Amino acid sequence: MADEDDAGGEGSVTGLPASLEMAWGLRERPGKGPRPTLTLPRIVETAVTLAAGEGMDAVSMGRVAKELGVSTMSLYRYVTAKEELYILMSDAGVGAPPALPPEAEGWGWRELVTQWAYAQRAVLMANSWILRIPITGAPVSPNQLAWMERGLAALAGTGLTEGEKISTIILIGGLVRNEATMAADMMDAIVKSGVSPDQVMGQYVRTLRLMTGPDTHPAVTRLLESDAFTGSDEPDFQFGFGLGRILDGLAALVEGRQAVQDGAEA
Amino acid sequence: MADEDDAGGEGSVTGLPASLEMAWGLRERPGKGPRPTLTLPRIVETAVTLAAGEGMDAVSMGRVAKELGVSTMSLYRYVTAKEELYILMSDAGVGAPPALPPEAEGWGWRELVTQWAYAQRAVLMANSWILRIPITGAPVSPNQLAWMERGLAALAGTGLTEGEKISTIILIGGLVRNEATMAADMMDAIVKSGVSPDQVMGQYVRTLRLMTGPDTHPAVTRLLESDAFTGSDEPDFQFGFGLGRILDGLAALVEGRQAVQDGAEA
DNA sequence: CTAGTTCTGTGTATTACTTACACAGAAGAG
DNA sequence: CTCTTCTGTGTAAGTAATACACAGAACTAG
Repeated sequence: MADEDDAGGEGSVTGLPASLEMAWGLRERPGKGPRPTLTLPRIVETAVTLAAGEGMDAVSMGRVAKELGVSTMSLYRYVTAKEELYILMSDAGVGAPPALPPEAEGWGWRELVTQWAYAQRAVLMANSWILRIPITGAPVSPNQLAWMERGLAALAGTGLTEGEKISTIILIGGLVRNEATMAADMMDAIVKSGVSPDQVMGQYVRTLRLMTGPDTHPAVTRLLESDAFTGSDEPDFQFGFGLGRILDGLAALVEGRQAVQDGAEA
Repeated sequence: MADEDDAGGEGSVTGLPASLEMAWGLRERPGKGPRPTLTLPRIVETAVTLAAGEGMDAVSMGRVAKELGVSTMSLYRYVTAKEELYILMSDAGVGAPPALPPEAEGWGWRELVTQWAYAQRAVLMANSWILRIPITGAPVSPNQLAWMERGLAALAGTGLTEGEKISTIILIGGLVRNEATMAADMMDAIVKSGVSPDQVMGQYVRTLRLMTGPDTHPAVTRLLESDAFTGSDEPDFQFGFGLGRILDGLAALVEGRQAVQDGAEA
């Protein structure tokens, strides 16, 4: 009586949309009808190029189709909805995680996780259009899962439970995305207004000063009086600080358990 | 030569849109023209009710206007763009931070920050439509700033620099939002598919199993073989774990400096 | 009191976007 | 050779944001 949550269409075993099964390399092209003019990768690549060049706002089904020289509706032979295209674009945009450097052989979990976080951040900041695609659900695409694999692998030596590991990955992944999004928002504001980063921050501080005061907002006032908003390396500081705290907290947990275990063994 | 980033319209000193200056209580109603039929609070309240009842997708300018019994365009007399309405809705949705309980008098920073984070989370989960409004820029509305004030105040006793404090607030605020969003996404999936939370998780695990394996995804495989995805208190665990790690990391920093200072004084 | 100013609500129209649907024709299967 | 299946496409429906100009309301200066 359950109404058949058949999101995967006909030949689906995974429950995923056909386009995603395609991305995973499952599902052959049926030899029947006319040769397709397009391929899913070509559509995605076109959409990605458009997003990189003109921003996510430029990515509409009609525009992508025009770029490919086909009609809008033809895209719906490859993708059942625009959101599906978004997922494929995200996956292509993040790409596969880069190979670890040779010296990573001797790294501990902290170095591995740090590298993972910075690598992810670099990708998102180099392709900031990805950040304009809202996250809809749990990761199911190949590259997203490859990054997840890498993150979990980095935590292998920690002795954390699996639940703690995935929580950590989500925690740090969220940090990376949040901070990259803030940086991208700021970049947008700079481009849109045509002024320097310092001027954007200055305007914000000036605005806040007008609305806050020592009586109503003592802590904010202290913040505004400090030099916290001067210096354009602020996004980097914020990210490094956040990651540092998380890793410190993780280290405390890991080392604490290590000590307990060592004590029990002795 | 700077092209007058005059986002605030005529009488603006703050640089904010008129509707936001209204929300701050600046700017009087000009006594000239006909009496307005609407008020900004009434518009926002209507939009919020709509969002709470039917979700953010139901909130369009046309629909809000219909709900109020006016024409679509009349709303543009109060708000210059839909995004402005969104900001006001968010502000109304989060509301003012609740009063601290009396026993908070004796609390340390950790309790204060914990309370702050959980309170914010509760508000977001009770009004999850807020999570569907993308964040566009730095907070400028009254309640958003009140929450920020509270967060910064909670860190007053830590000895952190102002830059570290705001980084911490952003870090934890991001965690709260991320985790609440994931919980809301899951809730949506449950409602949409009509099955139980466990079944949704089960379907996800089953899907991943089909696409991963010990050779390509050893760490993910270990995760899937564990019981990390069973048990529906998982969102709560994840949030608590993340917050715990961050606070532990913060404590290490704070106490480390305390120790250094004590040493210097001795 | 009157004229002028300013502001309100509204109708109309433009532009853009997603997607349902049905049809013509291509390519392989039997 | 016929049938099935699949492709690209045109058309059209439905929704949405918002620019623009107009009619009329309420206040203000004289």
